[in-house]
Amino acid sequence: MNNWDDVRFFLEVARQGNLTAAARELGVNHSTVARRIKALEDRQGVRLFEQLSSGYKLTDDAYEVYELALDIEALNYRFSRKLQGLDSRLQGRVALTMPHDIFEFFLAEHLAQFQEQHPEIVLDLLVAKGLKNLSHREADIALRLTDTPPEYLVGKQLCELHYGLYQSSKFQNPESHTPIITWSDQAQVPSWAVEHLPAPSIRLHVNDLLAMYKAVEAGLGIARMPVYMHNCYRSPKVQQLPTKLPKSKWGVWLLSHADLRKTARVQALKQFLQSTLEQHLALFTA
Amino acid sequence: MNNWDDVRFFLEVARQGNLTAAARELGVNHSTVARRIKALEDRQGVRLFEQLSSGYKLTDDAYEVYELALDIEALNYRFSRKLQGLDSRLQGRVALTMPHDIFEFFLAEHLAQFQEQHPEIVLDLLVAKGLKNLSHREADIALRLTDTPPEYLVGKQLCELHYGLYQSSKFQNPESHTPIITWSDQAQVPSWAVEHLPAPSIRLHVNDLLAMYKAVEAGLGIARMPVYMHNCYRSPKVQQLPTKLPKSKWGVWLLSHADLRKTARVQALKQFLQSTLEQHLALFTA
DNA sequence: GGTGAGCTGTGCAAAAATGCACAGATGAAT
DNA sequence: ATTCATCTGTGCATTTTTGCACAGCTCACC
Repeated sequence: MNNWDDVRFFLEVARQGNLTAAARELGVNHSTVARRIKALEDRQGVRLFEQLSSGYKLTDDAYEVYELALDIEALNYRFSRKLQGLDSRLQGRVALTMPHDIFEFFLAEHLAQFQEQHPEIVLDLLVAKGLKNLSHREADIALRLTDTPPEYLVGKQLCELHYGLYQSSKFQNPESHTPIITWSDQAQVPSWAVEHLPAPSIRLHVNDLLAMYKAVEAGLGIARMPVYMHNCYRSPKVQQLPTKLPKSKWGVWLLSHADLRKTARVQALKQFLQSTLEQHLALFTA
Repeated sequence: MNNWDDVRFFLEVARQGNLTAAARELGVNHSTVARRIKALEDRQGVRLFEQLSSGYKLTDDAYEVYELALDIEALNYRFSRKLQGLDSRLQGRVALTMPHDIFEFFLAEHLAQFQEQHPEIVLDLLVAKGLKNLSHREADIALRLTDTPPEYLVGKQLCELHYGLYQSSKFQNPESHTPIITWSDQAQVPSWAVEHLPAPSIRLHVNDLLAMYKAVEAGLGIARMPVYMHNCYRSPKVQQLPTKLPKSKWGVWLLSHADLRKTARVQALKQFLQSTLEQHLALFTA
């Protein structure tokens, strides 16, 4: 095998299905990709792609080669992370991902302090809903609200998440139905509504906590939200119902990759996040 | 991760322990190796090697990175083989390994015929005692005398190996002890000698079948050898004793890698070897 | 202490890989 | 049918990588 980097090119073309997109992903010119693929095919005396009008398509035979290339990719990411794990300096780049409401209404102001403490660490923030792919190094540290952290990540629960029911201060006691707001993936009326509200009826689905809060504020209905949202935002137009909800299994989790546990800058940020949350525990559990 | 080929350089330096040897293995100039390692270290901001007077030594921390690199290497070899497996042309290079006596006294003359049939296939013969590392592609096909073929290789037993006891035609019936010749790893007098010879005593250890045969021919003692050796060589100075030895579990095995089963030139050679041995079965079992 | 073998670092020239710009090709939309 | 957008192939200039030759260094051996 002459050049292991060819696997990277092969993989990307196989994945993208055409040279141009692969070249974009690889950060090189498309002609480079074409030439490397051609060289690989020539050297091994094999045709790997069929050139359809739509682009490069894997030969049937080459499919299992592609699967192998995926494994190689995973190991190479691992390699890169392990190298990073050897870095003991408090400088460089750390990629961080978290739900945007946590950042915008709670962490943003505190992260400034971290920047002061470690001026040489460059943060790379990725606010996102889903869990970014930590094994592809889209993120080094993730702050997540979840009840089931993925196994391949090391992490710990920083605190529990308490929930409450919220409504607009101007909310009128309903006559027939109580309008409620739920998450997009909830088709049924959730149990918290059935148990605590008279004749609940879903009026609005949202896929974002801030959107839910704003909807409550605007009087669109009653919603179950983690208490931290209101504790951070404190809109006078929103009030919590006295209802006590049962404890949730969800919590705030701090996740990162095992390979990065030795990296100084990653450790520093993890510790900072942990202590910041501990100092403001009341926001999440009050 | 910028360049997966850097792993290859890192691995070789880690394995060899110095730049020059690594460069030799990689087939490049030593300064290239030095520069690539330096670039990798700089890019990742990590020190991977300590420069002792004796050469480049892995940092303690970097040791598990090295182990990971070994895994990556294995997968890359696999990748290369899989590519080769897609090659359906009866041309190119096939690396072949076998014990040298089999080649020199039996197969050499027949392989000429294969060359005529497939003039575009270049054979790359590696006569060797041990099993060459088929997963590193030192060989694509191995012909081996064994009783336990390694599991990760596909293969089949082409024929059984029958054994006989041989002595020099001029051999004198011993007075007190019968001198015998054994393999180097046999410290004890082997059972075949105890059971069939009066007062056997080891006089010579050898690690090679032809050497054993020549020793017998020269009258150095009695030896147990596969019958094919004498059947091929037919030295008038060597004769087989009438003693019948029990059947051996050993046989002639034809081994190759599963990934290469579709490769036309590998298949062609395997079939040729199989049919050649079948035609001359008597040499091995008579 | 001298000598030689083996290893590493560096400047410069040669070679190889890459980017760029443009041409041709294909298919979708008007 | 025409236009437009998208993708791939190619010649040439540029950049990057590599090899080579030489110098300096360490260690072992005499």
